[in-house]
Amino acid sequence: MIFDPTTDDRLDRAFAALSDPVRRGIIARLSRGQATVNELAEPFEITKQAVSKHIQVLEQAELVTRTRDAQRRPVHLNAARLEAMTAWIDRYRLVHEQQYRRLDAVLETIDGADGAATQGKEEK
Amino acid sequence: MIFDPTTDDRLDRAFAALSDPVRRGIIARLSRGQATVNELAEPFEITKQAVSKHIQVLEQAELVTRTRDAQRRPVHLNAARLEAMTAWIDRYRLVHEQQYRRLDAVLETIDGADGAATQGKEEK
DNA sequence: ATGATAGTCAATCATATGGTTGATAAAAGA
DNA sequence: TCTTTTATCAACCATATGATTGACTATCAT
Repeated sequence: MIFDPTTDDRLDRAFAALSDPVRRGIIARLSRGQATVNELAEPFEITKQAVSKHIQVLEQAELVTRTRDAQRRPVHLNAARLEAMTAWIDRYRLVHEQQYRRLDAVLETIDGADGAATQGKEEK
Repeated sequence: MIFDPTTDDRLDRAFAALSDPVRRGIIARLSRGQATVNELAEPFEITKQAVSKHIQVLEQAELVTRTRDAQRRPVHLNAARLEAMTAWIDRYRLVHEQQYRRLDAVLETIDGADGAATQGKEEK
């Protein structure tokens, strides 16, 4: 064990939060500006209570924050957490891409050798 | 209802897949090149069967693919799906950012007004 | 004070998820 | 053939998740 940011509870929650279409819909809506629970619930066919729960999930994932406005509880997007997610993904996308370049380079070096090179399994 | 890519079953699975630290560990490992189930299971304290299930989850999310090599079933990263995830996130990050710029522009137009403008909430 | 508006809390339910153990399949090695 | 290696299948269990209904709290409007 003892990994890198791979073992990060906050990422667990962030990714889990975005695995639901309702919550992604909420995030999409909030990207255009804050909204109340009622406003967020309107496009969906589920109860307001269910949407309220979804918002709590997003809040625990720190993807959104809430303020007060009389009886309203406007919800705001926290873009910093979205950024943390892409940072994680891009990190490994980049490693993978570089790994490919490295393989390409190797194949290019061999070059003149037998054509069987393309099927090769590269060692770690 | 009837949203954009927000209602995409493949995204559901992709985000759900990355919500588990074991599966993120597997992705991290695969970014450095293909690996067998045993190799992938080695760093974790859970059974090989459990890891096998995790790989199936990643496979259904299309984040990895599998080939054959005798009794081995090497697992490979599918970076295209990672890219689809960042594409979704970045789309709304961008909208949100532009929304901010728009707000900034408005505040700048008002300008001469009270200096309270700077109190707006800055991210990260 | 009364009532409407906005939202949460609590109990409940069905299904999904992550893990286990034990049995089995498939290919390689002897 | 018999054994080892690699991996999956099957049954099972505990907990988490998404949704519902009904009751409740808090704030605003008259």
